[in-house]
Amino acid sequence: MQVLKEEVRQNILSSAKKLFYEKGYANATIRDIAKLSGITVGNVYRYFKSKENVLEGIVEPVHEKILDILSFSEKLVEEGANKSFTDFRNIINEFIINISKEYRLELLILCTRTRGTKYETIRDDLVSLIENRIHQGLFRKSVLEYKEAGFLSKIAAHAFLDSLLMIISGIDENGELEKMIYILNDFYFNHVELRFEARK
Amino acid sequence: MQVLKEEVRQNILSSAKKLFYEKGYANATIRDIAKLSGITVGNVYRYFKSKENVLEGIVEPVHEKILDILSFSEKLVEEGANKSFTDFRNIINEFIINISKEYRLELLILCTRTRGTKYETIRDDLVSLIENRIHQGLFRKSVLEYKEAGFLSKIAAHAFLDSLLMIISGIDENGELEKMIYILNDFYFNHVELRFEARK
Amino acid sequence: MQVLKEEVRQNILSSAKKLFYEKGYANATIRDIAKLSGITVGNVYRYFKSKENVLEGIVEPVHEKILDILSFSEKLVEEGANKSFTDFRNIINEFIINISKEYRLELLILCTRTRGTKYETIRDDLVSLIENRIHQGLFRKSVLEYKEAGFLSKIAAHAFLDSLLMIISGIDENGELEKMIYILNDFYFNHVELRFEARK
Amino acid sequence: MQVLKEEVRQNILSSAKKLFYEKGYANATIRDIAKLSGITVGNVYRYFKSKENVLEGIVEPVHEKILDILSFSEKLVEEGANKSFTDFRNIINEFIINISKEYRLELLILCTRTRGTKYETIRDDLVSLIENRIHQGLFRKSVLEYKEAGFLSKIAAHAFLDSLLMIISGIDENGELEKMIYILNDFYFNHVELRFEARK
DNA sequence: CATGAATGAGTGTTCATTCAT
DNA sequence: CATGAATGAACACTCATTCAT
Repeated sequence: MQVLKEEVRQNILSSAKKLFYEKGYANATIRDIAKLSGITVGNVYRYFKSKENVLEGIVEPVHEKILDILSFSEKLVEEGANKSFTDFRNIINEFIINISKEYRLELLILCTRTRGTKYETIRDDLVSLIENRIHQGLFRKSVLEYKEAGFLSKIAAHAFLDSLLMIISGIDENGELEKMIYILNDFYFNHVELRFEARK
Repeated sequence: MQVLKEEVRQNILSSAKKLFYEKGYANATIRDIAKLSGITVGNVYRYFKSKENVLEGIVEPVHEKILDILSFSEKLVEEGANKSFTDFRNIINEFIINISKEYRLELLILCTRTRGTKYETIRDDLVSLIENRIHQGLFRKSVLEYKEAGFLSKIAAHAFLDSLLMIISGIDENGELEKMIYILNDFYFNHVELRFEARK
Repeated sequence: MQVLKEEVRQNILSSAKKLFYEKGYANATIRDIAKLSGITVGNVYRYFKSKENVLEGIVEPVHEKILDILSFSEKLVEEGANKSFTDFRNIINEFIINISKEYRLELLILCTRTRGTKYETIRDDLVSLIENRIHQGLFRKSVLEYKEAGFLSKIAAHAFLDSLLMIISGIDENGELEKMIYILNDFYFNHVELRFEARK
Repeated sequence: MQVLKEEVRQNILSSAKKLFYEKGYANATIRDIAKLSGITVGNVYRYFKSKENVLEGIVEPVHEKILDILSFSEKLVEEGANKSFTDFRNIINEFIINISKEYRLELLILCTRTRGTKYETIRDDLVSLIENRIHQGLFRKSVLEYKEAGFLSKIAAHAFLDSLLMIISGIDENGELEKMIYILNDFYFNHVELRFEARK
């Protein structure tokens, strides 16, 4: 009943994905993972050199995609490409939709279940990206003072990202997912200036 | 060097507050807390009978305030008090502002760092409260279909609560805090119907 | 040097049996047991999920036999089976002889070394059983007053059980054991009325 | 609210006596003792240099009495004083009655609650004393073989001592106590030879 | 390749004992 | 004399990791 190497590897990753998502990285044990995979503890270590390495096997692909977004976005900024906020919205929505089609659970684990690992900063990096664009494209035009606009940018970026992750978590049908993401965009970003009119 | 009792107790609470906030309840050890407090492990147990009891010492006061909000809100609903969404906004904002004047870190720990403890449901209870009011008072009037409105209510409630917590986390001057909370309210709840106009 | 699983398990049980017997359950530590077994603390927990579970591994079989005696005896009483005291003596002696052939130390640990565990009542249950039979079958016929007869029943039952346990502890040859148990019975229960004659 | 030294000392001893008797030496903590005495932990150590020293304060007087019995008895044997078994019974009964009048709880603690301390052998010493006299004065005359007689002597001595302790534990009125001890003597030692008649 | 027994450092917790006040 | 805060070694138990087979 020999199993092919790659099959076992995928088996481990699949079990770990389930457990990391349900219990979080810290609370899922190697024993849990081995048991769910139907193999022994020692054998897990033939495929992955540590527990953190199992996590890497799960989130690294989506992690790289996110790093791509981040550096692509930074490049645009450096080039002074004066994309509008709407363009940015479209780009990031498309990215998120594409990523979550391929790596739903992986993205959620990376962004919400990796406290205590080297990945725990990536969520903040994403927040920063969104924050900058919101600040420049959205709140500067509003009646908000500079300081308040900056802070609200950070908060809204954080909230928007969390909301996106909740949607990805709650919906796995692609059409529905896409629709809900656009509703979310409308909720967060339409008529922003108008909302603060009364403050004048 | 002997130190007065209350001083040590506050010292432990202060260290634990810092560590629970930074690492979460589960990942902060009694040894960490003792070390940061400059005392020994055994001595922590002279002041608190268990690790969970240290947590209680930190969050219990704010926990009770939150339970008050929840039962007060439930009572209003039972009485059929037809308060408008704006009224609800005002009530909850006032509560939050008052609570966070006294307990900043405590509230943040209670709502975001207590996974695995008896407090882990409190955040969801608060989200539920907000979610119901948003759903009834806000999204039903919009062009959103019932299903989407319900889901968005949950997401927005979650995001709004997190945003509040971020503000409390980032601002400790009371005037600033209050101002920012009202800006946040404008951002989340003004002209909601208008945002979805284009979907008609 | 790797050892076979069952060998280690038996090794742990054997070490624990020795230590529980010598020091009592509470005073024997898992570290003691591990050390005497030539393994590490953690490895003990591969075989037993708790210290109490090690105790169970030792005494559970004999515990069940004793529960059998107790319920069998209760059934006889309920059925009103008017067995004579001699019949009872024979039944209980046979039970004890059979049990101690298989489980010597286990019985001794169960009855004398389990203070603070869930087994701590079993000895008193056995004493009660013997006490009732002694009282009804033996001392009521004597010249003793009711109160003294009752108290002596309790004392004699306690002493008889301890004496049995001492015999089991001191003899491991089956023929010898059986012979000694019958001598013990003669010592405790023959001519009981006669012993109190002078009190008339 | 200063208390005289000796008063405090007696207070501690009294509390410890209660607790050692109820929970056993190992399970009673210095904190328990201090609390029940209405003083602080540190102050206990002004009167007794260790927990074991508190125990000594309680049981040492009765311990010495018992050592007296033991050496007195040994002297009689060395002198070849051919006291009869009945004489021995009388002597030991008198001793026990006198001791338990003065030191009821102390005797019980010494003989039944000192596992793990330096006193844990004293009970066996007493058993040995009784055992020798029983063997020489009682069972040698019986139809029992030498080996069985010797073993039964040990068992009966053990049982007799335990029974005595149970009586002391259960009765605190002196007349009642004395009466019950004599009943116990009758039960254990009257017509011993007759009990084994049937074995001929 | 795979096994699973074994390790050892770490967890929360208790308690006899010490010592600055 | 008395206090009670502080210590530190010990406890039962867990788990990522290693390694002989």
